[in-house]
Amino acid sequence: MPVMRAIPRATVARLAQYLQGLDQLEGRTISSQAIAAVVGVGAAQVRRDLSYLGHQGVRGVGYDSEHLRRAIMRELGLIGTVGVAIIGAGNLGQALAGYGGFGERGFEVFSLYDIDLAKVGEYVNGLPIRHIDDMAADARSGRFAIAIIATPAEAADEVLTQLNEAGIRSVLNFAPAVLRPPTAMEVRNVDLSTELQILSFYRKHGR
Amino acid sequence: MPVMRAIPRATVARLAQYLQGLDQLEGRTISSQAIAAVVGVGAAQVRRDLSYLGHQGVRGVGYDSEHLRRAIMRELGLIGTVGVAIIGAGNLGQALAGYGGFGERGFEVFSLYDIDLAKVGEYVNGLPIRHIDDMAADARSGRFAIAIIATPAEAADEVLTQLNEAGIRSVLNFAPAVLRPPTAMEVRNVDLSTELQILSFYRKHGR
DNA sequence: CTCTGTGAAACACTTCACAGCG
DNA sequence: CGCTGTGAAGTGTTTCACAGAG
Repeated sequence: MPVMRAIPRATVARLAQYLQGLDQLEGRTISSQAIAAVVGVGAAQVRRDLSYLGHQGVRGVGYDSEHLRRAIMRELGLIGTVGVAIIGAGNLGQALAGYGGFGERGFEVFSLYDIDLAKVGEYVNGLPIRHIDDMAADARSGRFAIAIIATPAEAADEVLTQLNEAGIRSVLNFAPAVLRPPTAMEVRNVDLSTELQILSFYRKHGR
Repeated sequence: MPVMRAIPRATVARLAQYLQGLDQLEGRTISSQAIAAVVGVGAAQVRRDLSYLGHQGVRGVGYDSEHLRRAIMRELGLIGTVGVAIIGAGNLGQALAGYGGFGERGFEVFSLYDIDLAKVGEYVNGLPIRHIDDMAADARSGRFAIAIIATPAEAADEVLTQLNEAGIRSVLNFAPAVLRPPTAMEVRNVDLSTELQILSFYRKHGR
């Protein structure tokens, strides 16, 4: 029995996919084969990944889908509801606020924040736009644990600093800026231009 | 002279970052050190990545920033303007259409496409919304080379098939669906729930 | 006999450390 | 002397292939 604790980063990313893939699968028990087919990875990969959660399967049979779903959710820290804030109520922030998939997946958007007083007080998709100066207090009182930065690039750095000081450690950044987060923070970047440039490369060179 | 041709996938992703990072750096010559500092990776990593482009630097001095920028852009296939289409003119599609960073980075959104006749004919940020049935013809006549899927999850699969048949090989998918693209296609997924779930894991476990 | 769980091998990527060029 | 380019070592991830449980 090895000591292997830390789950590889690559595995964490796939666990979230498996969770999504389980929704598309029928039946009480599921094989690594079936999961692999639906998310497009190898079956051995699936088994290896799931083995980090402990022995979840039954040899000769497969995995119990409900049991497995719960095991993955537990590992991803998806117990109860996780509060999310959207910083920046521009085009993108408002579009993200309109995204319906949060609730189903255990996330709840608490509020949007903006610096523009003309927007503050309005509602988007039932969610209030609050002033950016209220953000830190809301974070500290536990209203949200994850922040999504949807501001212009120039503001992203300042927002990141404020979030850090307010104790938020998990950030999804949509602003096209290269951030240098403090080591305590986990920042994931979604940069449209970067993605398109990567696609451009593979268009030119093939796989 | 080694045969090493294929650029690692991880390197391709960073080249796009370096390009972005160069904008934040002053001066005619730049060291691997400086680039590393601004994008947050190791200097050795930067030098290794750039070495895939051939000998671009000068020993004892560094890299010529303009020369380097061009070398990276060439490698990423960013010569001239690359046409982009946005499929789905809902919240997200319209928000993406409003994103200003395309032009600066050599991309040009040609049009949005939607199935809703009420939207067809309108303009978003100066861009026309065309009917989804026009998409294939526009693709085939070379109006765009990359597509962004911003439809509901249910429609994503069908859209992907149509794009493939129209000869589009590069797709950025924002729909929360697990797609199984044909091998000829390169699909990059941006899934909000998946990202939040990954952040949730690291919030619970630390790095 | 089927399908999991996992050593071991293969592969991919990163980091070290230094030779060598300007 | 300073900084690049790169063998070689180290680390992380994937795949193979099979023992073993049900």
